[in-house]
Amino acid sequence: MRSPAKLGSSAVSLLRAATESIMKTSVTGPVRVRFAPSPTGFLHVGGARTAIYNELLRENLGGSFILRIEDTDAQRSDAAMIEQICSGLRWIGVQWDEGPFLQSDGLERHQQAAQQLLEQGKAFRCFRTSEEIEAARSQAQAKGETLRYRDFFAPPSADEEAQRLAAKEPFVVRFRCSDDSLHFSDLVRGEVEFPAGSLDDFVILRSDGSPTYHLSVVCDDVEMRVTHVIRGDDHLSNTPKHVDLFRALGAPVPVFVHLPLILGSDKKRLSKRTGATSVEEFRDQGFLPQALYNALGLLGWSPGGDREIMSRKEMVELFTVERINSSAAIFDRDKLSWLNAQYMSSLSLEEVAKYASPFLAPLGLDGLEGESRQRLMAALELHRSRAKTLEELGPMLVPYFQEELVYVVESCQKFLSQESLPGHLEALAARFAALEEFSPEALEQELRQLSEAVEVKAGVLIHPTRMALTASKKGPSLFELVATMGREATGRHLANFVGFLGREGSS
RNA sequence: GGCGCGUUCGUCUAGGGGUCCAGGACGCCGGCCUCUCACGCCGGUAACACGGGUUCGAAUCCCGUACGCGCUACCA
Repeated sequence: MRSPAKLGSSAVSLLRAATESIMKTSVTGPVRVRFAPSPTGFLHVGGARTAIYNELLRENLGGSFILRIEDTDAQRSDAAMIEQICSGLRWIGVQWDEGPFLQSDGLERHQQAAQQLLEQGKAFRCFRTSEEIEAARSQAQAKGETLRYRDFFAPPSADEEAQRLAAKEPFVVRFRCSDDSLHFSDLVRGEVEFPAGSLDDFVILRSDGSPTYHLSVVCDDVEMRVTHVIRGDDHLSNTPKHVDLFRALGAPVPVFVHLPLILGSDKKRLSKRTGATSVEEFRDQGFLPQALYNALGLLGWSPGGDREIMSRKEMVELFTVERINSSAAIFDRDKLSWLNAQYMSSLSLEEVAKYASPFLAPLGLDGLEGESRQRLMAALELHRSRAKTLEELGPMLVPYFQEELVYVVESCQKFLSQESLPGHLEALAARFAALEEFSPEALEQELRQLSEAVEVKAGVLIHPTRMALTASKKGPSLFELVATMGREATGRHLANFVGFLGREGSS
């Protein structure tokens, strides 16, 4: 057992026996969890995964999932950015119960908390400038020492404080941190302990009176009665500060779940340099939300079996925080592509069509009705297993509706060198046109009969016909293709292609 | 520098002292299917970071080292 902490080995095996058949967790609900992104203008995939684990825990144990926007830095936030995060979450399928709340709305409450700490002597006013502290710090560092504020600067005396206050000197409020060792339980890391003296008196109120992040998160987590703090690994080192604050505020300390970071292919923190970083980008590149959810959910968490394709519902059933990995993971786009292809093939046709629609619109394939609509759906069915993304799917459907295709001479060399081919294709077109039933079976029979009559292999007719209809060497089974294309377009494309062969062949 | 966290195939992972000369998936390579492509199916490639312990036995437990990442702000 990775956590909680170290148990005796007999206790471990007992626990294992109990959890073997059914995935159990030591965590009991109902829980109150929260996802607290900063409004950066997009939903980062790392954030999306954090949100997913938040929701999995809530779904699994019951309780509430609170969405809170960490907009302490006023510059960074506006309504559009907040909406962006919400729509990103909605798209990927994460549902929250409360919010979105804005952290900035708690400003007064945060300031009150600082005031309370001040009155209780758990915080003090610091009149030193950051330059002054910085200078002392670099001086100490030059001597190879680490400077802690609290070892170098004494808080001002009551007299001095009153004097400076009267003189309206600017000050920050610093939290008087504990000098004991601080430990907390983290469901991913186990018991984490920070030795005595590893904290310093940190700022909780800036000189302009605004609360810093540390104060705000703790106040809000207290206010919202958060039981489990699920967040990125990068906050692990900040956690002792938070624990100290929770205690000072007289509030229960929540359980922590620190998620390992998602890395780019360069093993660095996922950034723009290595490709897409936001869920919106993946959406725009033609990935299905189900696939992204699946990929993200299984990045850093595994139910233990061989499962690779799992729906949100299945994850909810099997999810336990204890099985979240503790090491950082590189996001693998190839695997996402594979997953996406799996979902494109297995989802209902209607659903794929729904998600494909934004990619079809620019190609003029939207708003089709009646027979055209039916043709589009049939074509979609024929091509869905051939595309890895919705973006790739669009161009494959165009030939079914385009008036005239553009053939590339280089790809048609083989056909151009066959003198008798145009005649054969005309014969084939005539046979197709005369067909009563435009079905794959009938079409195939017709083509094979012709190939026998003119004494060529079926492939000699099949390949140029595919080229004629799609301007491509690749594609679905020819007879399915022709049947879906329909009598009219088939005849038109075939005639055009014969014309093309005539023009290019003679020149 | 200090403190914290991490390290199993290229990538995601299974693994919890013997059943592991390490299993699955993606990728890659080869084959089958076949009118092409894709899907699917079959096969192959490839890893316990290093060094010490503990133990009859270590991927698994302990200690170091290396490397990576995070924090060390009046950013979040």
